[in-house]
Amino acid sequence: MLRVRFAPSPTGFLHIGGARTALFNWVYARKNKGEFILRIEDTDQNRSKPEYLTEISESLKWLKIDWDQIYYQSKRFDIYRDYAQKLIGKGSAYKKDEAIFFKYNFSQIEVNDLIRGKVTFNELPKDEEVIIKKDGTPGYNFSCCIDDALMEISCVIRGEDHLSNTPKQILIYRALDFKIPDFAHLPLILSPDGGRLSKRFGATAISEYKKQGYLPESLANYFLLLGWSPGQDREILSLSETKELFKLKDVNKTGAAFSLDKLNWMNAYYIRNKNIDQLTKEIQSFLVNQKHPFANIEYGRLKEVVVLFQTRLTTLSEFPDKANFFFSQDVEYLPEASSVLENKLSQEMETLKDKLSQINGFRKDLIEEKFRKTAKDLDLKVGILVHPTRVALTGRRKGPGLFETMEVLGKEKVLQRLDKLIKYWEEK
RNA sequence: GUCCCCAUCGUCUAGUCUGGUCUAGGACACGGGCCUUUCGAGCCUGCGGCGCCGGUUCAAAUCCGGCUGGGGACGCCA
Repeated sequence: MLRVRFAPSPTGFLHIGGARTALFNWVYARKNKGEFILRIEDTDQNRSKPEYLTEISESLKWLKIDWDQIYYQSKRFDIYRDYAQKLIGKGSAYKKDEAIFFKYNFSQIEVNDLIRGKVTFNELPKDEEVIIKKDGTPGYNFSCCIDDALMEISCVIRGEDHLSNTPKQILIYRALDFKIPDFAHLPLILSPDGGRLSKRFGATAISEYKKQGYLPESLANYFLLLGWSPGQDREILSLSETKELFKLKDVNKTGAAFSLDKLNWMNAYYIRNKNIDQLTKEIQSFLVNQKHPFANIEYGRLKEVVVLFQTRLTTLSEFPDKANFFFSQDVEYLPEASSVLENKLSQEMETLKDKLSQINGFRKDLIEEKFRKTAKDLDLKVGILVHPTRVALTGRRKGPGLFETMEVLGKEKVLQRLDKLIKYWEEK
């Protein structure tokens, strides 16, 4: 059976590189009806922290990545020591200064990589390596081999940064007569400028993207596209579509620069194509997670407002800032509105207020009809009246359609806010 | 320094294996236009690329070599 694994170390948050590696492994397993194993590489007792472990598994779940089995290396130290002893018995390893060293018996090694083809190593940077440290814990290359072999991992899919570890690991497999798995080394993610991933940028936790209002499906979709393409100019792919289309051979060899522009576009795309109820729930739980005061807005009310902003959001976090005037008692005129405020139209606004107050059933079509008629009677182009009205109601010069905004705001607030602008002009 | 990987628009990529159908296709970003009460969305449209040199061939983005450039690895971290 096909088995793959994702092996994070709980010494930090799950960041974009790790998430993408997990995603590729998971998709490959699901596509081929195989098993996806989560292996926690918590051998460093000092740096491993339970809160990181929690964060990593929460982030994976958020991205809809599930696992069939989970292992902890910290519970397997005896196993590693046993195999190290075996190597000593075979003369491939020896003990020195309380630690156990493996002797690399090197000759040219070929790695048959499923993504990059045959890779030949002519030299190793060292001829021995610590496999059991003096504190009794295993070294990375060793525990990795033992576990991949014992867990019967059939294909090791990991970042290209591990490519140069591969010949060393092959030597360990050979020394123990283990079956050597297939290898597939993913291209690395590069900084937006095309250079190396900076600690600042690359270290951004997945949970941070969630906090910023990115959708898990757009993040997953974007990550998969960083180094993989199904062809046919397909870009928007659900996890289940990806599960069908994915082939390891279609993975690129070239490092891919992370583009926030494209991620933003994709997130906005997912937002505006989401079913309105799903989007409203998504925003509601986002507000709850953020402990935002708008979190307890009644669902139906929230939905009315979300409808107006669905095509205007890049991330969920923009919603409370852009829509706050719907939920607040009063409006605040933003600096961007100042130029509109300079043109006093007190008389006209008074008339408009009066006309709007006569509407029974404050619906957008009735509002629009009355509004246009009023403008005509006043001998004004509609736009002349629209702009100050929008400022009066929203405090801004940009936003959703004015008539829909009025309907959702409600007659009472509309009249009250028009009145406020008239008074504001009078005082000036 | 040693070893390894990679190289198509600014970015992500299709095409490269099986050379001609590629005056290189799509997406993001950017420019112009349409729509329109603003913004956004949508629609139309433009800009822009096979890193360089040489070889093989009737023919090269596609095959070969070199160069240059970028990335990675060389911890009792993982």
